[in-house]
Amino acid sequence: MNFTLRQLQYFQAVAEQRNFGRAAQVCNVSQPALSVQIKALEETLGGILFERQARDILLTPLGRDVLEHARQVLGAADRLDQFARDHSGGHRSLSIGIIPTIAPYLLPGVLAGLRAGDVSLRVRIREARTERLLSFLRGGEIDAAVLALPAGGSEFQEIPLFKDQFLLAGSATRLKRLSTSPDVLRPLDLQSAQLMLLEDGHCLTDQALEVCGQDRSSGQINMGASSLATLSRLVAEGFGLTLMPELAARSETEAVPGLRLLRFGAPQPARTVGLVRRASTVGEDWMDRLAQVIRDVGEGIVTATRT
Amino acid sequence: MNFTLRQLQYFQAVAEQRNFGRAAQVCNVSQPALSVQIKALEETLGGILFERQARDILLTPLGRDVLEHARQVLGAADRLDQFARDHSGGHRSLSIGIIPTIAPYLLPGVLAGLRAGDVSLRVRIREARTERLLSFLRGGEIDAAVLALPAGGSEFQEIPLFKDQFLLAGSATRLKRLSTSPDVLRPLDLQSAQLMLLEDGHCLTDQALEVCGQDRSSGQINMGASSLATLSRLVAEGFGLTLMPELAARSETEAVPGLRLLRFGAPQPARTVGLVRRASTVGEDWMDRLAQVIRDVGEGIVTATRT
DNA sequence: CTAAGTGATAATCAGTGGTTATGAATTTCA
DNA sequence: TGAAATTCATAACCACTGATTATCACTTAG
Repeated sequence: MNFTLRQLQYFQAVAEQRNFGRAAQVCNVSQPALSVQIKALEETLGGILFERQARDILLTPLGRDVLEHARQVLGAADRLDQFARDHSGGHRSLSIGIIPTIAPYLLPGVLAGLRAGDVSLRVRIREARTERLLSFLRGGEIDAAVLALPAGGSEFQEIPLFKDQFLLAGSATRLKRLSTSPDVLRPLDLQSAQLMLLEDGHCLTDQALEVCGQDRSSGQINMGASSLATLSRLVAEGFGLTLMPELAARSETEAVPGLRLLRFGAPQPARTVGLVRRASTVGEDWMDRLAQVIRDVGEGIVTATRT
Repeated sequence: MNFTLRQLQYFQAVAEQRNFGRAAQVCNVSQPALSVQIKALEETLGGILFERQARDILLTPLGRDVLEHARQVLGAADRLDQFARDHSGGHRSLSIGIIPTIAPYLLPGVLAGLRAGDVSLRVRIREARTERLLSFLRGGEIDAAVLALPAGGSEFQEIPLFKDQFLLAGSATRLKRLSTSPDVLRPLDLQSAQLMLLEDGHCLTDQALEVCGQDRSSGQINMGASSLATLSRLVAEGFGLTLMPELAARSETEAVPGLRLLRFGAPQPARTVGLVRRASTVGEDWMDRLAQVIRDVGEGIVTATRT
């Protein structure tokens, strides 16, 4: 590949102007410079491209075919040029990972917020559990991840966004049978309770076990549900209890008749939702804008559950 | 447009290798040269394209988008490169003009000859009368024209290909009524004969008038037919006589029952079929090859009518 | 802690692509 | 017919670009 974009531009200009002098003007160079480049291109491509007459320049058959190809190259280069010009203001196509216990509840608001306030960020979403997301982030397949902190790993940097408290979820009957009143319900009161949890690998499962002081080998634990939506329906039917993050509370209670929620007494168990990025990611100003949108939307949702 | 194809090649290599050193090796340049060009490209396009880690290089969101565009440009440039390589052996896409009294009879043989002996010439045909063809040739829309000489015009160069003698065509009855025997039939014997001719603008019309010593204002002339095929059918039905070139003889007598042909006595009236090109067209070796194919086919056809 | 890996920077120089001036050929016009 | 105009090609010269080697700064691995 021994031709240059400049040579192709000159070639196209001569083909259009049918005159070396005028083509040189259009290209803002001197006629001899253009003449030399056209000749070099003819040597590179192995044939005469123009039939030179005293007052006219005609394309040879070879020249005609080359012009067609040159147009493809220059067209594509123009589109790259135009893209760079359009995107000098920070327009980006992002790839963001998000865990399943956050995605369904947070994304509608976040995408709407991005669309309403600023169209320069286009987001492609990748939904997976934490370990997988961190692997994608490490390998560059995603640019940042929304998950429950801590992520672990010195190569990452965490941006805490908002607190997402856990509520106890179950059927009205099941919740009535608890001995403690709502004001003083404590997670450790559930040590012998029957818990329905997400399958292993979801952080929410580990968090629930820790908060309730239970162990994965306990006979009271059922870990097999694949989503919070499934969990909601099971506990609403009386199949045990589960921990429900505030983020999901309104959405699930509206979708599942019979699902009831109780707040724990202070200090309330919670997870911190954060944005995780590679420590080596610098100079990407979209990161702060995205973090702010997610924080606003997330805090809006959890605040609404507290009123 | 201030980036170069080289820069895009380097960029693509780094994106694929994820390492400046290995990318430089792939591109056969030193690592610092490549590093400087990537940095220049980042400045030209207005953003960071790669996230540099100690042991890995990741594309930024902007880098990902640019890579997509760069691939389009490089792909198109590769195709031009490949085209040049494929066509260094003289492959050409020609644009050839040919008059209507030659095209139907000569073209099948010529195209078959081109296909059989050499696939490097691709021919696009433009059929029109002589004046129009010369105008196309002058303006560069066609590369050469096949017509009856002389073409006229000092800007053109003529290559005579073969002689195409005229035969007298008519119905058996009409031809029997001529007083002279076949051996001594002369064109001027037709001065008072009723002639059917092509509409004005076809060289064959002027040639017939001249050969027969007639004038376009003569009451014996009917000029309205639009093709030799039409003429054949009219004279076969007894509507006058016409001059039929050898090139068309076999084809028309096979297609039109009742059509009879007579040869003139020596010196036989004829037209010279030639290839006309611009005098400024030089260094196009396909011209001789094409001329040879046409000559072989044309002479083959007229020779067959003489046996 | 040392050695290895890796991209960035600096100094230098060959090569590229531009300019002005001029030559050669053709065409136009008086 | 000759002079002037037009037009592409060539030559001499020079600024700029893109390459090299050497080195630096930083991180990571052993």
